[in-house]
Amino acid sequence: MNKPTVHDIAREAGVSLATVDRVLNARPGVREETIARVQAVVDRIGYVRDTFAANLARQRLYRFAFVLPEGPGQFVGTLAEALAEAHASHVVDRVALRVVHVPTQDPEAVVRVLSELGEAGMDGVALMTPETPQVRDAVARLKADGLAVVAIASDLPSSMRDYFIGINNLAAGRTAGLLMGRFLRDAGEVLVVTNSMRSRDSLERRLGFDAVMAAEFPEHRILPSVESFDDPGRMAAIVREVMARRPAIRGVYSMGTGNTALLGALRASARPGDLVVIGHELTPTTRAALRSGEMSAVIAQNVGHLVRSALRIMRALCDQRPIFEAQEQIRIDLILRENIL
Amino acid sequence: MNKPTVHDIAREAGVSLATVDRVLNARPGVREETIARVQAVVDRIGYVRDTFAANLARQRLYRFAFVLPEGPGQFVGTLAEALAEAHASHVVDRVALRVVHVPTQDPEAVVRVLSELGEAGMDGVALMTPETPQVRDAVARLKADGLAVVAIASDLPSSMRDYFIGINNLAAGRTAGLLMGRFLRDAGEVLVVTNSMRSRDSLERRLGFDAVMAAEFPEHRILPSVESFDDPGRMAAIVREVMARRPAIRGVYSMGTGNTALLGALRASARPGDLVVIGHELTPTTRAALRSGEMSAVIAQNVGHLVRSALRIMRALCDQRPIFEAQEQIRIDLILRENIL
DNA sequence: CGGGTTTTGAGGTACGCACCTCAAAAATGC
DNA sequence: GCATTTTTGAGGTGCGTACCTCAAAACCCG
Repeated sequence: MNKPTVHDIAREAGVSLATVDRVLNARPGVREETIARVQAVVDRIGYVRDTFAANLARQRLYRFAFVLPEGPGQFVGTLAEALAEAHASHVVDRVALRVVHVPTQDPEAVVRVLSELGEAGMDGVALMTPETPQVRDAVARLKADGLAVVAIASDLPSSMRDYFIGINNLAAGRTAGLLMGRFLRDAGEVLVVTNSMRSRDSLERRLGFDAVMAAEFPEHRILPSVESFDDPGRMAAIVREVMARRPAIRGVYSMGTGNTALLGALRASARPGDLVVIGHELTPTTRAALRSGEMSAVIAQNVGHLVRSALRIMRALCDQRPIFEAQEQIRIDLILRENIL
Repeated sequence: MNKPTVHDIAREAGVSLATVDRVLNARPGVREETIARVQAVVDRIGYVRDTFAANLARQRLYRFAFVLPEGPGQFVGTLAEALAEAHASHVVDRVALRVVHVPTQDPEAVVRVLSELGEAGMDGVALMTPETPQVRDAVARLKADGLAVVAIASDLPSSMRDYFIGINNLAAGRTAGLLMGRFLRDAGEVLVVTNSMRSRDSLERRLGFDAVMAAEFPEHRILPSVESFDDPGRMAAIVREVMARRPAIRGVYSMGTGNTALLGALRASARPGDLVVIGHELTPTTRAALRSGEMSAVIAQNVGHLVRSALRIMRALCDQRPIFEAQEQIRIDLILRENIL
């Protein structure tokens, strides 16, 4: 038996192709009773729309935009690369991509970009921005206009977005805690740094990290989070100062970006040889640091998967198709020197 | 400007649609000169085949078979599940799947199955079997018949298969070594067990493990590999005996399957509370052991990715399309209690 | 130059679906 | 029962490609 087509439905249900079409595409002018009959046949024979043919026929072009933070962040850079690659290699077809960089610290600018996108007739938007009231409203407007809105890497409140694509940051923080605890040899202090505690991912990571450290490795003292506010100079200065003042520091957990500045400062400090440094995201910097032994572990999310998942999910949302959750789960990748790839 | 189509190529190149078609699909009967001209236009206007339309038109049905070891192995079970799931959810369309279980210890039986598949008109075969001379010949015959042949999880010599889908087992062993070294507190002995050293994956893992342990953690003594030969009873007996005889054992590295028996034996032994147990593959058993703390880490490969990758690659091979390597890289997943998912 | 071979053109059909039109049939209101 | 509205049927076209046939044109060789 071959794959059932609309013709099979029509025959089995004793209706015409036109009626089947009306039902399948939710066009008006069909009696409830008939709709039910057709639906029953669809379910019975297991008809599934041939997306190839459907997309071909309806000349569908998906217009998606990615809104990413601007600035020199390496993670965003790898993300943009992955996007370009996925696009160029036709992993996804019939997609018109637009990548917009916004100054995330300026909510008004973000809002401006988002409304522009809404008016530009986009079908979906993937965004990686901190949550602010202004952004919240802009996103609500996009959703009201029927756009698919997904959050990548850092979650937005669930009321705002259709889907979150990224790792569970609480679990990521817990993993960091577990690794830190097992890697540390002697009791001591652990420094925690991030670029900003305002972004949801850092918050959640800290929560998970603290929970595991407190419950299982209470012999270590976890210091309050140090914030760099996206300023490498500030990061370097603070780290250098803290390292000098606190000789008991045995571990460093870097929850956000800014690892280049952090590592530079550590290198300049009289750091103990067995300092355990754990950070996030695989970038040229962290990759090199793993190789050299300056970092012990990196907790990452595969940006390629992130991007492809975002594209698949936006398409599914546009087509009102169900999302195949298992494929979209983004794993918490644990990278040590030996499995960098 | 819209997406260029074959018509655009024909017009620009001053040839007919038929000729464009011949060039694009590598059909014979076109002069070198004309081929070059058409290709030039293709490159210039950036034509890319519309896969929707192409698949629709060529009514392609890919017939793929997965040859997996039979028996109660949990890893194979999760693989089969992932296969069923990928198939059911139309992640891949136009694919007729066939899963065959073979007694891998009987090369003749494997050969029989493989020749059957060759005659059944398959387009591709993915196999997870140990390498034996008989299998080698059978695979060569399949390839001669034009089938795509890929190895999953455990590699075959490159002369035999078109592609290997799985993790780099040498790197996996190194990762295990690194983790083992960092997790162990006091110097002691490390027990290494597997179901069979005849399969290439165990061999490679042992190599990597030893290299890292010797180079970086020489204070520990790595014992020779213990083999269970796929017999849970044997595994349990040996482990119980070794554990009783060698109180200095502080770590266990399980390179293959048979973790259920291993863990059972460890439970029955007077194992030290801080025994570091590292194994492979995420199964119900290892998952539970991670949760309970009986295992410290699991090195895994995402079976979902494995399966989808195998399907994509077999399709690409059948279509003589290039393989998008970056997407097909199977990461070495490091699973601790906190990132099980 | 003729006869043969190779290369090219023109055109068609099919794939499964979306979307359209127009007329026929059925249900509904009065 | 008749007029009106709603529902249905029959049919067509197009999406971009694959694949086929047959004839015409271009090329080659001696």
